[in-house]
Amino acid sequence: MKAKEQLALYLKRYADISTLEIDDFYKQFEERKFKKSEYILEAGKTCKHQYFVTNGLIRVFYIDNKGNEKITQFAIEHWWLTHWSSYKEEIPSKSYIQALEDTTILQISNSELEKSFSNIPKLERVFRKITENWLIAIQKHSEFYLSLDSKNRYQQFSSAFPDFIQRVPQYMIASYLEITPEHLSAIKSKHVS
Amino acid sequence: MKAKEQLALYLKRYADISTLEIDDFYKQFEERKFKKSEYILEAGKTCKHQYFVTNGLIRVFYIDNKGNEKITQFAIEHWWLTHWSSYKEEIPSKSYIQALEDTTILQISNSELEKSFSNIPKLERVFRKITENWLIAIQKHSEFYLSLDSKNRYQQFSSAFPDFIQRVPQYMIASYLEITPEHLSAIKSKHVS
DNA sequence: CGCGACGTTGATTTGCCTCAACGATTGTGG
DNA sequence: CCACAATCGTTGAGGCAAATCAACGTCGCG
Repeated sequence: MKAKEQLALYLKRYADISTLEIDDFYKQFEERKFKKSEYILEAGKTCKHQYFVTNGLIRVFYIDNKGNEKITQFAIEHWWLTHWSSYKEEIPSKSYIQALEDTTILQISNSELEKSFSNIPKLERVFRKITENWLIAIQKHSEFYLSLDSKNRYQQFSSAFPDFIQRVPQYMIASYLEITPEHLSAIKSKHVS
Repeated sequence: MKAKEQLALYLKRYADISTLEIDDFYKQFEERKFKKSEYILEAGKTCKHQYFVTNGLIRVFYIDNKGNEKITQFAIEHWWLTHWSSYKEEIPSKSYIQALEDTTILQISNSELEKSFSNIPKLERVFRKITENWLIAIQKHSEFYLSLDSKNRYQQFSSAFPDFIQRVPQYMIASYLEITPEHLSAIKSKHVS
């Protein structure tokens, strides 16, 4: 499937948008391709875009004060992604965004996006709803973290996102779940259930 | 200050809205007053509104599987509040929303709010931005939790929100910071710094 | 005044981390 | 195509931060 069709399909979940409007909007995006391990954004730089993943797998992580990588997000095909505080407040990001597989994204800058909102008012509503859903997802995710111990975090995560278990190395899953790789290994060996 | 003026002041931070538009929008809200300890929302019920706090102090919490209250949010005057997943997906909330002081709120339902978006298109943008800022706040908050140990969480929280330290009992602060009340007490006694 | 809500203190326990060593697998250059 | 290094996962010993449990002091309110 072509990138434009993927984007169209995604946006049409939120509102009835004509092919003409999609064409118009799509022109504001830039397609970029990254090889496995390449950085889409490096810490210290400002995140100037929102990204729509058309192909591949991405992680977002920062380096904590002990020097360990902490993964805060993954994203795959048809996921929307940005580093919100860096993007909106135009401040340097403390996080890295990195392709974990060969990856293709569509990116759009804040100013282009705001322009599109003015040109195609319908989009204002679409992105309000996207943002609302994003918020729901993050709030659920926080509750998930707070309420479970490490073993249950792993069990819930692996049944909710079997794709990631397949495609992401175990130590990165561990980092995302706030567990050391050693301890995750121990969790899996006990009670294979 | 009257409730309408407070709301107007809040909304005008996001866009230039006329007094006429504010009047129109304000009619869609309902004012409700709660005594200390009363529930604005109980677990098991669906959260049908977004709330704007004009006076008082509120907490959001749920009961975990060990029977302990876990506080996930506080809100005071001029904060916007809802339980997103319950509100948008119209499913029962697992959380309680409770007034910790005598509290006054303005509430608006999802359908009234969506109607207002159609009547006053400018509001669509205002609420997109409010939602974006909400998202930024939550993402920052998650990073805050992940990167600090209990002592630093307390120190950062108490310097960032001295109001809450004054107005909220210590065991609730502890709950919000994911610390037991006993341990928070120990943190404070050592190294008064 | 008496009771319940709140905070404190100390002893014990525990979930998870740290550190170190060691297989298994992958991939890369000679 | 093999040899070797790097990457990744596993295992175990020891340690630590924070939870649990229990007891007690204090304050404010009905």
